[in-house]
Amino acid sequence: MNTVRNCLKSLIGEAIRPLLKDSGAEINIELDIPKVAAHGDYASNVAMGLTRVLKRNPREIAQGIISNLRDSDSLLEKVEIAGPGFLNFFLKPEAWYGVIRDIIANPEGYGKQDLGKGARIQVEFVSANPTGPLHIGHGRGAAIGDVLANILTECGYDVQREYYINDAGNQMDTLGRSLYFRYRQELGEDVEFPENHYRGEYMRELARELIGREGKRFRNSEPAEVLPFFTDYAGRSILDGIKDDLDIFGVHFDRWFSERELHGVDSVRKTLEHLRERGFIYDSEGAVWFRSTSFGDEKDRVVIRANGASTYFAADLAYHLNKFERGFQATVDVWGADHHGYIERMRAGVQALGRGKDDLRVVLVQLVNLLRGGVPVAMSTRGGEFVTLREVLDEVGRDATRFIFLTRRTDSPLDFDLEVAKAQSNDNPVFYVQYAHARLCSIFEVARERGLEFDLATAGAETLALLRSPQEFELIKLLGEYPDMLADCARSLEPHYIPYYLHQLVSQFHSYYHDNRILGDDPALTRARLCLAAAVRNVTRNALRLLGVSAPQKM
RNA sequence: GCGCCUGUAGCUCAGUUGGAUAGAGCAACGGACUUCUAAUCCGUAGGUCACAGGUUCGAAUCCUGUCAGGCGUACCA
Repeated sequence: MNTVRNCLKSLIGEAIRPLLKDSGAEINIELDIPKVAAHGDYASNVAMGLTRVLKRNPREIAQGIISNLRDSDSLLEKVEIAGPGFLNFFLKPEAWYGVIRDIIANPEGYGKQDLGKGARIQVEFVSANPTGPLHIGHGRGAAIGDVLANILTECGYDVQREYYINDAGNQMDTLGRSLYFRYRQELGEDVEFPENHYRGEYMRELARELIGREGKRFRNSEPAEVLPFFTDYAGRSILDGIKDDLDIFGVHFDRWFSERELHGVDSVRKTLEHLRERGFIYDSEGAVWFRSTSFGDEKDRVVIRANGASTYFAADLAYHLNKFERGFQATVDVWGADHHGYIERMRAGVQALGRGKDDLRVVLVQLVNLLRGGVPVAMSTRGGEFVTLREVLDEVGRDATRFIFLTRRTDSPLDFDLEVAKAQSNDNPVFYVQYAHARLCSIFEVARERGLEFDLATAGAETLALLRSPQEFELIKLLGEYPDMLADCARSLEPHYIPYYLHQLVSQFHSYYHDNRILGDDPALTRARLCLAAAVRNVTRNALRLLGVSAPQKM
């Protein structure tokens, strides 16, 4: 995207090329926005980075870069060399007005860019086993996966969202038995509930629901005959509940991929055969092994156990092969941090299947500590004592919940205090941002009432040139950074820059609003400021949309 | 034992591949509504970036070690 930053970058790049000559070094140009205005609009340390390559002192190199600058678009006011060799760029005011024009010309499209060049990628997330309702940790993964998909789409990738349902294997049998025993208990029988089964209250509810629907007809059946039904029934009901919860949370998948689908077409066996042909499979101690050590894993992994059953990992190999066969160039897997031990073997698997190392990118989401008033809330799925995502949503609300999840780095553990999330509500960051949006809407509402509305696209250079206070430039520059910020999110697969950016943008706007009248006595100035206000509103709205957080017109 | 993540203001957290004087929000204290939304704004205070070494022009950031917390180390899922 043609941001001011990118224009300046290529300008500098052109200036450096002659200096490099035969060295052939590829230089990454970094541009900082300095904290102090005296250091210019942008600052770069390239000259210092080049000292080792060029074996000259940094200030000399900086001077060389300056004299090579061909500022054909006339962006630059002046360039200074400072300190040990920083280049400080001071831009002409006119250089910035294009930002406002871009936003006004294409409000929803501002921020969209072609970083991904249309590459088909998949974001797989949540993928919680259908053995119980989603809890808050799943919620964090859901928010992150969903927003990453939004960001990647915005940055030019062709993204598909997928939920992998682990609906095969013995945990499902355990689930079916759990329901079966609850069913008999709910019918008044005195049967003992087995160890290590799903004893949550939701299983009792499910049993009562089943009785309401099917009556007592399974009571005297042979367990072996009816268990498949119970398993299926429980799995489906719970999955339906998960879908409902995600729907309320604003998370929607393009595809729900069932593990059974893999087994149905014998994919696991075929995948293992494929790997065996490539020499990555061997037999030992009665089991079948995958040679993951060939790719740096610490030990080889069993794919088929001595008892003949395939492991979860074997299914995952087949699943990832399936993803690539469907044409995805890469997959982003969002996992809970408790699965981190799994990354190496999965990476090994992907490479053994003939794919590049980076065709699988794993985003590890650290666990959530749920607190209530500073006191940890115990969480255990099998024990059944936990707060569900649904309950959190009912109590805290979707916007605040999402915003809190998204305001932390993914690999940083998160304390989620229900009381804080609620009680804070008035100075909760999410409301701070939403309030700014509502306030902006209100300005335009009043402008309409006073007949001050006009077609923003008609605002010419002489109008925008009225925006020249330091506060106004600060805002415009920040608006100009929006696409670069999004690109950073996409590259690092970290959504949290967006909430921080939003807070900063909106904070500057609130301050500006306080000090200046948008709708003032001077019609020309009013028009100019309405352009700025519109730009701020659009960017705020776009960013909130990516976060899946609402942008209210009124508060 | 080994591996991964984390340790930054009283609390919750940012700090994008090493950059100039370490940031924000809560909480605390003091101010600002006759105006387009005060769910806002302005100011004050708050730091041994866990600790100790090292690398260099320059380290919260990179390397080594120590300490503390979390997670993982299955022919479980």
